[in-house]
Parts: sequence; structure tokens; C-alpha cells
Amino acid sequence: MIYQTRREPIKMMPDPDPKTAAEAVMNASSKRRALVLFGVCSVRYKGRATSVLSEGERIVMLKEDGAVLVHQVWGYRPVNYQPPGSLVFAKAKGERMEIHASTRDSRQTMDIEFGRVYLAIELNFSDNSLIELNGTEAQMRDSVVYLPELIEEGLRVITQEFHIKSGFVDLLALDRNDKLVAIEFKRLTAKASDINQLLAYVSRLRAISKRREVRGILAAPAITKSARRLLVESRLEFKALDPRKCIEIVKGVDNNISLLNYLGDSQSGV
Amino acid sequence: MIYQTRREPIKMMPDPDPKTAAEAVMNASSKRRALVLFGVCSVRYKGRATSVLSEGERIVMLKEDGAVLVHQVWGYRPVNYQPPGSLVFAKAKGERMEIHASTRDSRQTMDIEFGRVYLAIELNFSDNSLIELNGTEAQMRDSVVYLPELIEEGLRVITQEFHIKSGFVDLLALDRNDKLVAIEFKRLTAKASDINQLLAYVSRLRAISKRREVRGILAAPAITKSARRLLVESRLEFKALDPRKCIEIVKGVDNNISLLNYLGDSQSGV
DNA sequence: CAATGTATTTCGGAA
DNA sequence: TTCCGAAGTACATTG
Repeated sequence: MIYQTRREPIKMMPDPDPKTAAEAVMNASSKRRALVLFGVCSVRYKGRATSVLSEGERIVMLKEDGAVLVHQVWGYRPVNYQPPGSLVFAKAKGERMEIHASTRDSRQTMDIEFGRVYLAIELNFSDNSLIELNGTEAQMRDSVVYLPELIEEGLRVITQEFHIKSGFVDLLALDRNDKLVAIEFKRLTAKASDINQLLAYVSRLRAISKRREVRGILAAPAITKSARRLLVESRLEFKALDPRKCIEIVKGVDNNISLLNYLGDSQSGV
Repeated sequence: MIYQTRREPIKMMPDPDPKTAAEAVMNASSKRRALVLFGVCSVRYKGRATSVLSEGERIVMLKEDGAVLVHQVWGYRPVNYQPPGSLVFAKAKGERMEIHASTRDSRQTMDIEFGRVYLAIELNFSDNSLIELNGTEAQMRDSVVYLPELIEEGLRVITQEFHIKSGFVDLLALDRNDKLVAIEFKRLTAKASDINQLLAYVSRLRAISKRREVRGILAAPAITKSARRLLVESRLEFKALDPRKCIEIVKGVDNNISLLNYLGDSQSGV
């Protein structure tokens, strides 16, 4: 007979003294478990840049993969952090508890000094799910591969992610007049830097393929006014394309739905 | 006589039922307090893209400014989120608790469904500190403004953040031969896209200032091999400049230390 | 408000 | 490993 111990998903340690808190950190780290701390701390970082954050009440997350995040009670980003793969140490120092985290190459180090820990929570969490994301730039590209008419009639795709010195061209195609077409996709409103990117690719392609004329098309849901001016001036083209509408096309192909249905929806008389 | 209630920085609610958990969320939200939840949840997002994340044990942070972060026990980034300024609602639904967060324009919505909440913590935190960051790109630029010799002898700065159609030129200067010099700073190893960016600015400047010759200098701690090839081919120049070394120069100027000290350090016989 | 570029960017993918 | 560009990017800054 096997007695299965009931897994405790969270282990709470309220108001630990510095020594207990330090042990909790070292213990969680060695077991590769996540630990969340609530308390008063200051933070120093030294690495690609340096930073100082004076004392305040914060949330500190030590993750299973060695990532360390210091969160304030506002904002999307951690105010301080160490990337995944960091090594974590902790020790009590009088009335304070210090956490030291460094990347394996020790080029980046972060030091958190807790003047007070209100609560420490060790997590024995199970989570095998990965997020499924739709509406990406890659799906915009795929939808045009499946349905080149989304850009224009008579377009034939040659290749994707074509490597040239200046970078990767999202999509390379030939138009009905056999001109080479470089297409750059953007999920969001296209701006000046996006035009520059496309222009660099087109210039490069023109240098490579001197025989053939080269067109450049930016496919995005919208474009800023100044970016459009730059685009027109650079003799590039814009094609409105919404990433959300591209999802159903990619999904439709995945589900073996006939492409003709989509053609029927988007184009009359095809 | 005033009786000051002792502020409770954290309020723990272990193992709340769905109704209690929903009330905790609504309550924290109305008081503009942060709330952290530990439990089993699934997440759906619909907005600029769409995403589905199936059930798993996670940490959910509802921040004072309306930001909502769903963290897995690994990784730097939240697996799902809503940006600051979001509106948060919660309700019990049978044995489950649902949190709905949407941006004010309701263009982005996230739904979190909790099958179980192990623990909810309301935070009454005080944190007035802002991070002080050093070694930024802006400081690289400033250090060259103060000490143009960092790039080359005889350089005279004209202006910073010069707006042209293609974007902003970090620094515009004249060299000893009165040629126009566009300088682009990068904190990290420069890559192909950075060369393209500089090249776009230089081309634009050449179009504007037809009289004067225009040089383009990329100042960064390092450059990738292929980026260097592209740079040389584009007749642009590279100048090694470490953002960490720029800090002391900017700081030195702030502290009224004579620039000559630095010149003495970095250049012999000046 | 729109527009632009940085970020201790992180992250994944391809050569 | 190096290198590249996307990101539900967020964020600050400037016109």
C-alpha cells in the first residue's frame, strides 16, 4: 500500500525573521521551486547598465528557472529583474535579509536587501500549458502564402524569410508583370522605421537582381501619416491587411476548408 | 486624541470560496489596492491578437493602476496580461471565479477563470521610489555632447535628436573638415538593422544638404560581423563606445568636475 | 493627440 | 553559437 502525500501547492511563511527568510529562499532555490516574497526592500543592479532603487514595499518573485522579478504595485514591467538562468543566494545579515542573484557568467548581478519580510510563499505548482497565440505577423505572412490575392491579383509567392545582407525579407513574390515584389508585414500601424526597413531590403534586392524591376509592399492594418509620405516618396506601396482577418484564413487552411470559400467572401465574381 | 490605526500592509485570505474571492477582487479594485492571487486558472485574451491558455497553477497580480499580470512559475514575462489603466471586474459562477479585465476603450479584454484559489492577498503598500538607471543610450549621447573627443578630435556637436522624415538622428555634428556627421548610438552590440537605420538617416541628410558631405558613425560597444560588412559596404563608420564608461563622464559633468580630468585620462598630452 | 525610438528589452528561430 | 527581427511589446518623449 502506498500512502501518497497530498501535494501542498503553496507553503506560507508569515512574518519570517531574516534567518528563516534566507533559508526559505535557499531551500526553494535548491528544490527548484518558485518563491514569492512580500516586504520592504531596496535593490541594486549592475550589469549591462546599473540601477539603484531605494526602499519601498514590493513583491519579489523567484521563479523555478532562476528568473527574479521585483514588482512595484503599479506598472506592467518589473522595476528590477534578473533573467532566467540566474543563480540565487540569500543570507541573513543582522536584522536584514539579502538576496543575491547573478547570471551564470556573473556579468549581471542584482542585490535585494529586505528590511522586512511580511510573507514568503513557496510554490509547488504544476503548469504544463503553453499559450496559444493568434494574429501574429507570421500568420499574416502565412495567409498571403495561402492566398496571394490578399495582396493583389496574379501574385505568385517565391519564398519566405529570404535572407539578404540587410536582414530577412518576409515574403518574396512575382507580380503579374514578373516584377520582383518584396513584402514586409506589420501587425500594428506602420511607422517611418518600418518604411526604412523595407526600403533597405528593396535597395539590396535591386543591387542583387539588376535585370528585374523590384517593388516593395508594406502590408499592415494602418500606416502613420508621415510614414505614408515617406513611403510614397520612396516609391514603395502600402496594402491594408488586418492580422485578425488573417487568422481565419490560416485556420481555414489548417481545417482543410476550401480556399475558394474565402475567395468568394473577399472577392466578387471569382 | 487621535487613534491611528496601524496600517496592515498585507491582508491574507487563504482558500477563499468563489464568492469571497470575487468580492476580494472587486473590493481591492474599488480601493485601488493591489491584489495577488495564487490558484488554478485558465485565460483568454482578445484584442490586438487573441490567445488561449488552458488550466494551470499560476500567480495573478492585479495592480493599483489596473495592470493585470498572469505569471507562470517560469520566465521573465507574464504569460498573459492587461496593460495599466484596465478596468477589472470579478464574479462567482458556481464553483468558479471569473475575472474580466478590459481596456477603457474595450478594444482589449482578458478573462481569467479560476477553478481554485489557494490564496488571495490584498496589498496596502507604500512605495514612492523611482528607479535610478545609469548606462542608457541617452547617457551615451550626453557624454559625447560633453566630450566630443570620445568620437574623434575636432568634432563639434550641432544638435541632438534632429528630426528628419526618416526619424530622429541621435546626434548631428561637424568634423574637422566641416563635413556633416550623423551619429547613432546603441547600448548593445550593433546589428544589421541598426546599420540600415543609420544609412536611412545619412541618405536623408545627403538629400537635404546637397552641398556638404555627410558621414555616418555608429557608436556602440561592439558590432556583429555581418553588420560590420554591411557598414563598410555602405561607407559608414564604427566607433567603439561602452555605455558603462559613458556614465562617469555624464556624472562627472553633473558634479562640476573639470572635463580636463577626463581628457587627461583618456587622451595623452591634451 | 500622433509619432518615434529605446529597452538591463525578452523571446524564438534559423544559419 | 551567432545573428536577426517580432512582441498582444510597454514606456517615455517630443511636436
